[in-house]
Amino acid sequence: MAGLRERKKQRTRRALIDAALRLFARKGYADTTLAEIAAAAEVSTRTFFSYFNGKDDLVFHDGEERMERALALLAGRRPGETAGALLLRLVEAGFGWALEDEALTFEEAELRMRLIMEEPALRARALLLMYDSQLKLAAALRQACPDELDEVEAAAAVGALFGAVKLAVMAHLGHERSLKDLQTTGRRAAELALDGLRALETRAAGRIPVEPPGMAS
Amino acid sequence: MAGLRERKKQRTRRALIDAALRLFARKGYADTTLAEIAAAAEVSTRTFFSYFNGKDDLVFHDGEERMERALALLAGRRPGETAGALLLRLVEAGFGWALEDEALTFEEAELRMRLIMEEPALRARALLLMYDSQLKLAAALRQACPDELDEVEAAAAVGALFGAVKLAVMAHLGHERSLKDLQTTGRRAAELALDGLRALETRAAGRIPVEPPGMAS
DNA sequence: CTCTACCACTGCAAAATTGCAATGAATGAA
DNA sequence: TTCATTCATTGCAATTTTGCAGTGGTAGAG
Repeated sequence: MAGLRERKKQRTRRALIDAALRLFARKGYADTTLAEIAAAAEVSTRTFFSYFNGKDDLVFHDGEERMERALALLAGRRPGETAGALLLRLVEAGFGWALEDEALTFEEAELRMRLIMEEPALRARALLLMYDSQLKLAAALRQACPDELDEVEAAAAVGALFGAVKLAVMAHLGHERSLKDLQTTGRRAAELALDGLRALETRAAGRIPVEPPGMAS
Repeated sequence: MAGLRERKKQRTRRALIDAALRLFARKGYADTTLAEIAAAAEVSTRTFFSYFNGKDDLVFHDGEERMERALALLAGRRPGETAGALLLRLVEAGFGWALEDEALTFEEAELRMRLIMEEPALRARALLLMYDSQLKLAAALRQACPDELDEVEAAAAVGALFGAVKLAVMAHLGHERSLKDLQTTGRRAAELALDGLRALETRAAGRIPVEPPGMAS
């Protein structure tokens, strides 16, 4: 069932991605022109846009798979599992997937991070993708827990959880850390969102005399 | 101290904004070309880019003021005020500013909403602006409460709070609601983030028999 | 007033993006 | 095999964006 057309398309798609990532790594994102990428993949620049929405999409070519896995996880809610527990399970699974994938394509993950940090256009694209993802996740969560959540609560829950992880991780990307540290940061942020911001008071009260966990400088 | 140069610049800036918003309202965002906007403001298209970073910036021309007010509020933390209380005060103040401004420029606020909904490019820009704002707010929060929060917690707190409000509000913008309803939605989302996602369980438990608050359909 | 440094404005060129329309290869039915 | 349909590919033109360099007016010192 793998028609010639389909195979050729996939080959061209991969050629575009590979050529682009190689060029990005060597010359940087801004200094790589679409003409170069298209030439390296043996297609016209116009054709490029029937494969990707723009130069930035090349960097996020693997977005769909993760989303599907996440939606599947939410749909597979265990009986009696609360929304909070379900979301926590999603976050943990997400960290697992990150290590998984990035073990296979570690260089690519690192390249992506570097590019996102230095190119505002890529940052904007990443944020838009995350936003769309969160809308879908919120809808899925609502589907999974119709009795426990209304639409506002589902959206707020997803937004709070991912907003916390996103900002905490991004804020620390500027500090050059290992993936392990990043994971710890993300987990702490998720915990904070689950416990609620009001819990900060009590949490801080018991900590003042001792070490601020995870500080570097 | 208002040199002729400066006055002329401000006049041109306003001319660009006014012309653009008028054209956007009449012909839509995508169908309005930069050439038209520049012509209406009596400058070259090249000059436009010394006033704004792009067509999308015209829609968000008033972003700085709000940010400054927010940062000032955080800097003016009251003695003994917890981080949670401070953030809550920020959210409430934000809603107040929204009504304030949007009373003066109500049509503009509505236009902006409409444009953001229909143009992905504007959505991306809005998200990037919010992201940058949140980074600044997190830094300011950390400055305001050095004893209560470390960097990760500050970022996570800001991310959770604004992430919740953002996603809840945006999710409901598709449903054509009044500003009043939107405010209620935002407030509920903020409350949820403050209480924490785990609190959803108890919250839901006490609600199942009665009305789901704020539902429409 | 004059001179000089600065700065807003502009055109030009390259690159990114997108709609339109034509072409030709791949596919499936007869 | 043959024919009609589908669709990937392409060129072209318009638009958005950005760096470079030249022009002319503005501001401040003398």
